Amino acid sequence: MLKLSRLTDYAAVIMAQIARHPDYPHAAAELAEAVTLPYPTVSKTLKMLVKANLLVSQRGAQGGYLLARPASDISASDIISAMEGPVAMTECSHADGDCELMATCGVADNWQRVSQAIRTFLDGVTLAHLAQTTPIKLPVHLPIQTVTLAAEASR
Amino acid sequence: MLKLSRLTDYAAVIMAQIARHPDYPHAAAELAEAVTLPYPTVSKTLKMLVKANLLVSQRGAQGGYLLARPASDISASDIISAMEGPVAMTECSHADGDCELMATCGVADNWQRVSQAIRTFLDGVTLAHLAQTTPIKLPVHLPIQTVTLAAEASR
DNA sequence: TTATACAGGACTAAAATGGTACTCAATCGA
DNA sequence: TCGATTGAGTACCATTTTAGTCCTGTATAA
Repeated sequence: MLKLSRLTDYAAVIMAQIARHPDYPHAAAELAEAVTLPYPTVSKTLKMLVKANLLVSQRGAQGGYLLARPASDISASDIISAMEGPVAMTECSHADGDCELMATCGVADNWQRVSQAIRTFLDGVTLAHLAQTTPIKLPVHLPIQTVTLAAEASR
Repeated sequence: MLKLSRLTDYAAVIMAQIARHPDYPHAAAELAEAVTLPYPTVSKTLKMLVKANLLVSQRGAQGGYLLARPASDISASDIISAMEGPVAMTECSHADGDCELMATCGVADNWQRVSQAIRTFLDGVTLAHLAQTTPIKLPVHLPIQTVTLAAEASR
């Protein structure tokens, strides 16, 4: 299903929430209430996002979390990577892939191109896009994304 | 990581193997040897692919598995769906999504567009593409795929 | 009729995931 | 300077998912 983990989902929702009010720090408790998720889970998610340098935190009273950079500079890939590690479809599509089937596999190379195309696409989707509230379902204009596998092959 | 399950990987390898020799039935044992995977696992995978109507089987001596249709008519989506269910990134991106956060979520709609774009892309990648052996890493010409999220919004 | 080969399902083991709790450290403000 | 607030870090457990195996039944060809 190419499914995102639940925590990744949470992360996106939380990041979007912060992105809509970017000018003051958001405490974990406040965010938990805003997105109606249990506090410990939200807290854990936030910590992971800080470790991935997508958020910065401020301790102490009136502290909380802020975006580390503008929402338009944070991609869907960034968020997914923060929660699940690098975006990769197959074992062998990342660096240290020591897949024993390489010899008999025969699809590794092509899967990697597919994976790369999706990664490129997700790089182009930003938090700013995701955070857009669409109370009426207007066409959300995300940038037109052209992925050509042939081009990838020339790297 | 948007990772495919291991069985999906196997499925792709096996399907590609059959696609390269489409004119006679392949027994599970034969395929297991060809891809150097344990027989029971290969067998299980094959059964799932039959149930998804991507392969047809022939029982009895000289029996085995054949593609249910030409490799160019079998997409990456088909294979992934066969092994993992529908291609969907989030809980709410498929029909019966009864996500309780819909109200406070605010990203559901946009995630669904992203998910749809990837699905469309994967629909365009066929088994024929995947099965191409590239002993030397020539540019594999997969079709140029243009996914525009704005277009998806107009459904 | 017999050997071959798939069908279907049950079952177990292992791993990933999700969720929680607890202790420590930093910061603000009275 | 002290105490309340709020995040950091880590360890832990429960649950679910996934992978892998095995056994019994059934169709088919020679």
